[in-house]
Amino acid sequence: MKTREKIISVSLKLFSNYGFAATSVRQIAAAAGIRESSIYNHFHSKDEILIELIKNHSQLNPVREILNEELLDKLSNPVDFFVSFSEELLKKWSLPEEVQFTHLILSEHFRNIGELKISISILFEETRKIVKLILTEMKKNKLIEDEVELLTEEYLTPLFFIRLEKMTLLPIDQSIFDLAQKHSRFFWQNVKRR
Amino acid sequence: MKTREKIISVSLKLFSNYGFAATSVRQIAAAAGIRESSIYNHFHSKDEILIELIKNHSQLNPVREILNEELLDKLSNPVDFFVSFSEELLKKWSLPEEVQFTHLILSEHFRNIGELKISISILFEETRKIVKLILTEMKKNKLIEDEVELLTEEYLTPLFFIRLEKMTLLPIDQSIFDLAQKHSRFFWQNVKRR
DNA sequence: GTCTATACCGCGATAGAC
DNA sequence: GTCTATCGCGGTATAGAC
Repeated sequence: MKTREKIISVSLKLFSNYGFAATSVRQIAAAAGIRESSIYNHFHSKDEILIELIKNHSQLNPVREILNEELLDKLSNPVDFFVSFSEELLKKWSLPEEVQFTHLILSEHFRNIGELKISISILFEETRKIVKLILTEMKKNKLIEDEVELLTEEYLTPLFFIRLEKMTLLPIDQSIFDLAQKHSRFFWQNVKRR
Repeated sequence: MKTREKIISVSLKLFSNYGFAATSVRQIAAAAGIRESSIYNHFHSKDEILIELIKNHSQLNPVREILNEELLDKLSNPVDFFVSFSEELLKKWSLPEEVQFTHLILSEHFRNIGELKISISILFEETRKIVKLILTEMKKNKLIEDEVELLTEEYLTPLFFIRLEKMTLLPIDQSIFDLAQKHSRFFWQNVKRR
């Protein structure tokens, strides 16, 4: 791993554990196996490490990747689709780097670092767009009849809340996946055209 | 206001703005209108200010106070009740000190300060208990039939998420109350015994 | 691009007079 | 219970050799 990537990687871990302000450049350097001053060959400041870290993360591993063919095939059976989609979301969110990233964004939410405004919405924007797309399609096909905006929130917010409240503490338990499944079934039961 | 209360009050504001670690005892002293060293006549350390602040807040202004008679009278018409209850919750959460407290808990969530473990759940435990009580009663009276645990989460998590995502930035907009009302109607529409 | 050495500052906390 | 004065540490960041 290149030094720059190494710095970003250990910084994510440290920021997530201790918070951005409470993490020192010295700690980062030690964890990256270099001297403090060498950090400044890669970043102009501690702030810049955070900014680059967040920019990087938002581009790598996009949520849409979990929408593979296998999952899209299930769209003909919506309850199956929502159950599986929820599970894939939770699986993605349970990856260590995702847990760390969630932790970091929460702890710095609505703080302004240079030009960057950190907000919880960073964690969920893309997922919202995807679900809105899917529900819009379902509405066109008369599978559902309520407002797409409302349904998107009704489906996603319980999952989002699981991410924020229950998935920021490892290890992640099977019961969390059970919760998500129950919610998904309840959701479809209520919104399908009767 | 006594000095001790003043310190707690300005600390909440500062911690919520800059984060606990990034707020200095000097800033607190300046905002409280005293010298740094005088802080230590009231608290043994900066950590202790945070601990006392959180302990205090959890005891003052309990959620159950919003369950006044007027609201309880509406229980005979559940959709009215849930709409009003949601509105009262949001009103409470929109008070400046509540917004600041939310901000603080989020930014320090799952950090351990001395013996105190900070968690998002602090923000929601009491509300969950109250709603569970109400739904249990409704189930006894055959107004609903689904599992109380599931319904509690289905009703509350969208509201909780509004608090975390939308109410940590002032000013708070009428559209947020509209969202909550839509959700409350949708919820009751789906859970009432058919 | 890494190192050693160091500048300079603000931090939390304490001592002791009033 | 407030103040002035001060301590010692650890913080970010830079200079300049290799």
